[in-house]
Amino acid sequence: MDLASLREQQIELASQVCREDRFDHNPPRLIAGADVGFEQGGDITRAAIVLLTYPSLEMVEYQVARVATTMPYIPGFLSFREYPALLAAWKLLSQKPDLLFVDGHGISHPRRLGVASHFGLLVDVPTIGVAKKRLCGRFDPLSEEPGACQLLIDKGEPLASVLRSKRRCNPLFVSTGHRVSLESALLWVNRCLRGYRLPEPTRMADAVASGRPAFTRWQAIQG
DNA sequence: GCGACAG
DNA sequence: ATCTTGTCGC
Repeated sequence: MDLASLREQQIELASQVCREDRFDHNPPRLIAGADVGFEQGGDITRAAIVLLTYPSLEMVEYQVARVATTMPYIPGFLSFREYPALLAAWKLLSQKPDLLFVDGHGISHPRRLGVASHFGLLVDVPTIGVAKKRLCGRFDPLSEEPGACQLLIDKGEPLASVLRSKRRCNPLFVSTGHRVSLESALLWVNRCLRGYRLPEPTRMADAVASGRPAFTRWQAIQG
């Protein structure tokens, strides 16, 4: 599939993204985090989705799916590379979350369809994009204190909050994925912060996907 | 033409 | 993203 047609597809899908709050349960009872990684030099795409209760933020389930990689990484087209593995992990979940944090941008994308929006649309669930780097748009410098926040603006449109989630750390880019307003996206990320740069759902998904200490400790406790 | 460029 | 040692600061 050529980029020109994928581009057309993005524009069509972007028009279907909902930028307002449409939760099945507000506040959410179950919040999920999703992260994608790669194995064997990129031949295998590995997606991890974790389920945490809210507000205690305890992990109650995790699923990992491995699928053959079908596309290279091309800035602006990340979702086509990652969504097949995400969908596979999604299907393994014994229950679906009320809200999902996706690693990557939502509408803060050149055509307003980052992976968080694309995947949210596919499974029709409220999603928030949590990215570690800017893709498009501009923002004013942030002050040093945690909680500092600026709007990311692209072509006159506010698309994300640039949030300093932790002191001496680079900011996060928090955007609407699907069925969540920009204001609520920031609100929910802030409510899921527990002293680390990443909100807990994202942090745990990352830990599961990469076998990090946060996940190893959880496994030891569970038995 | 040049720089920028999620994961 | 992934690979991977040392180093700095809290």
